[in-house]
Amino acid sequence: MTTERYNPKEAESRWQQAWDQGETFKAVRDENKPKAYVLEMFPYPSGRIHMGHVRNYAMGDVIARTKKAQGYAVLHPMGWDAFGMPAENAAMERNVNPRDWTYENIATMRGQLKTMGLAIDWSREFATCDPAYYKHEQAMFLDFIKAGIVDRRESMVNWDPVDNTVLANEQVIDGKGWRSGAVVERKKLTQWFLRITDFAEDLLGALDGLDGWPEKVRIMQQNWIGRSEGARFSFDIVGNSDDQTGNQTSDQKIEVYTTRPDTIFGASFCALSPDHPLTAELAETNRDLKAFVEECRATGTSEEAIQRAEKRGFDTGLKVAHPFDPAWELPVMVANFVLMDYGTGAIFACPAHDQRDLDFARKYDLPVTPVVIPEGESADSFDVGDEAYTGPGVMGNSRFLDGMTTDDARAAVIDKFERDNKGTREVNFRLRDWGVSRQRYWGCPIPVIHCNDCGTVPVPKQDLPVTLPDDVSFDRPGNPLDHHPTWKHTDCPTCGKAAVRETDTFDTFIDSSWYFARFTSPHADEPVNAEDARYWMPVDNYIGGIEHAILHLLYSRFFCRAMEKAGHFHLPEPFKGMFTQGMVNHETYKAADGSWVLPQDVLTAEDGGLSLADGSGVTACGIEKMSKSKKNVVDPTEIIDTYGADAARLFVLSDSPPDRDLEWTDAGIEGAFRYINRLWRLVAAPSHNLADQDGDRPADLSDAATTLLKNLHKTIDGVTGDLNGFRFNRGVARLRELTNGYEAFKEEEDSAGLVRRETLSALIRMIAPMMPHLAEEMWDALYQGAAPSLVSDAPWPAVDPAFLVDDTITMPVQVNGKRRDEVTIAADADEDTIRDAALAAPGVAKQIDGLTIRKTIIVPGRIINIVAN
RNA sequence: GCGGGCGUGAUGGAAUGGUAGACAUAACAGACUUAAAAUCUGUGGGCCGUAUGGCCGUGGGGGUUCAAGUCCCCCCGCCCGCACCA
Repeated sequence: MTTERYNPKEAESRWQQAWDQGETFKAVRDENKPKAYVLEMFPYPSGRIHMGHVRNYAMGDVIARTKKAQGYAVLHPMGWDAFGMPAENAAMERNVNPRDWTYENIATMRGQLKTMGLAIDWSREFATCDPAYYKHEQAMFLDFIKAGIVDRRESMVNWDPVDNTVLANEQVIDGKGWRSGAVVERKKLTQWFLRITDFAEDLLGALDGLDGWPEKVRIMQQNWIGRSEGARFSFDIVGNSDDQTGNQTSDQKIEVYTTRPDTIFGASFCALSPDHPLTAELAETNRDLKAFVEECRATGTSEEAIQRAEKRGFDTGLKVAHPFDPAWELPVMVANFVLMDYGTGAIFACPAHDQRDLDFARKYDLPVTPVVIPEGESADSFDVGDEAYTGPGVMGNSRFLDGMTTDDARAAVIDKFERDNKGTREVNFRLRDWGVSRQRYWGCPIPVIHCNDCGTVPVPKQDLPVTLPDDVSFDRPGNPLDHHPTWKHTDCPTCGKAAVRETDTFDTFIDSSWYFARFTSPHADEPVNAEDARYWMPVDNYIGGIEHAILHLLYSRFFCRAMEKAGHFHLPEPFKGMFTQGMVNHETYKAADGSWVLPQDVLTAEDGGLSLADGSGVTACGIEKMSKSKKNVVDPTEIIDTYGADAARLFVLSDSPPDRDLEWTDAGIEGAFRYINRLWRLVAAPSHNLADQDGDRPADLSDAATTLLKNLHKTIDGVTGDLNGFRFNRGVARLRELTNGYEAFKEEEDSAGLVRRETLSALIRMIAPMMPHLAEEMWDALYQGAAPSLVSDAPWPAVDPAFLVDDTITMPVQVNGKRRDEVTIAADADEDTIRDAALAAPGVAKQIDGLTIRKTIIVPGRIINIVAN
């Protein structure tokens, strides 16, 4: 034994080696054990790990280690989400090869993660940019084509005319490309799509069964899928054959979708999307309309831009007839707020009951007729002013609907449409098909070949993978695959003639939509080995940031369904349990000139004033998410170097509830480090040699020993629940309470050593998921080097129920709801005894003197309340 | 606009409708020390009181209940997501 201060640096690397050599965390299928698949969202290899990673992986590690101790076969793997734009940006900025850059980053970050001492089966590691991985992704895509899950079609995209690439919505800032600054255009492009909307109903319905997910995430997905019930029907175009107006069109009618068929008699006009085919047709002969459409497209597609855009329209001059009254003509407008890719791209507007329609109608002086009359109003006098009425009511001004409720009217209109063969009931989803083409180099090549004669031909499976060329240059804009001298030129697999490869690559969200399944059989010759998947899937605890609540999780859910449909494996849902962790924040400061200042450079004067070393003033700017630009990042490597991995892990686990944001503080990490040393002293102190304190507990324990053992077993009971329930901060608090109790135990009688030994042994096993290195070191010290196993292989401590119950309990006594005293009484005392004791308590007696007792409430084991007046 | 969450000491945070503030951080006082660090002990919501104790107190207002931080209604503030989806 030693009284030296704990040396995390030396101890941590020693135990990490021991785990490595013993293959302690190798995941092994064992049909005799329950399984636990613990997964944190795998990282993008950006270069270095950050505190968010530390928090994420520390949480997963606690779960993985706890489950292992509790007898589960545990799968806890790690890999790399390695395709993506930053590698190309690095290539452009620093003239490095994206592949080299990526694998160098992976090497660095793997090294950093290993210093955290995570219980990971590293033999399963892979990167999504490994051809051995994306080979299977390509094969699956071919299976998806066969299964009818893939489409190739035109769609509107955000196009950056300088970088010659499609931009995602989030890459469009104020209508400009985030990189080039060029005004983004809306452009039609032929793209590959995965038909996720085919699964919309199921993806929505199955959310109900995901009770291991945060409610928030389920609601977000529900809103994202956005199911709506309504009607699709047509307006006939009036005077279509009359070419005096110059409005002759090839279509005879305009098809619209609405969720409010009940408001059909409040119709004021129809509106087409600027991208509607009919709009395009009319624009050919109408220069003003053409100019209007172009203006709309220039507005950009970012949500913000669209929202700020004022409602604007263009009267086409075309008229349509009301479906229930051929004599009633309505104007056809083109309106910038009508979306082409929702419903039919055309609407009928009822301004009285839709705010957008109302804004538009007021601007262009179109009629506003209320047809839904709220309670207490009359059809003649009800006026909507500038605020549309969207609530329920009774129909008015609506001919055969008059007097019906909105719900009845809705059904009546659809029924009539269906009887008259004019329209149908229809369910629509806000969810769009998933466009997966990206005009980028650093992604998985889409395995198809374009042949002039045969069209689009899949690459034969035996020719997979289609790998990326290494010799690429980024000195001109656009996709390097497209201007590579040889790569895209190949022969058609069908006819043998010269053909070209698809030069688009997959959206990187595809890579992350099935990696969790690949982890179950990372070396298999097929995407996923069915037996392994059956055993390990679904992921029991999936942990990551809320920012992936929609896309990644929805795509992964879709992929499982698509893989099943394509004949891969049966798995309804990929993630049984889901946990979203909070961010890591840190204080920020600005200098007098407005530039950000490193927090460690800020000096605090005695009067609380802030300054830099040169005396210039500094302003505190609040607690913000760690980011390089705000200069408030804390490097995990430095922290681990100084305090050790265990202290870093303990701090990120103990300082805040895991789903809330964590504020990084120097005081906090120092406090964690102090606790680690305090724990170490429990075994390092020479006063108690516990190595040979083995054997049965004596029957007659002292009061102090009983108190300690009660503390211990209640702690085991509580901590077990806390860790499984992601209440890490509460679990740590309990362990500190137990530590306090242990230190307060001063007895020296014979049995004290046994009690100490029992307590410490359990305490060490309970801290092990959070502070694994320290736990191994303490375990080793407790057994003086002769431990029967690593603590990482030791079983979770068992609760002795005998110590969970108390013989006597202390209950507070309230008088009229206010605590006045407490009574200590036998746990099994009957109500009369409890009542008598409560009334006799001095603090109570004083209060009820002279009052009449009206009622006594006794909650067994909890509280006594005496109602008196 | 729609949806969700949060609001508790100086600070992070505890609290199946049942003793509000566990556990920690900062601070203060004391012990040890030549001194400091480390460590240990104590104080630690506000007000009144030497004290036993009393009153008030979980963003504000109302309600349900023997009992409300917790449940219900209204309001205020902050945070997050979605956002012209007809």
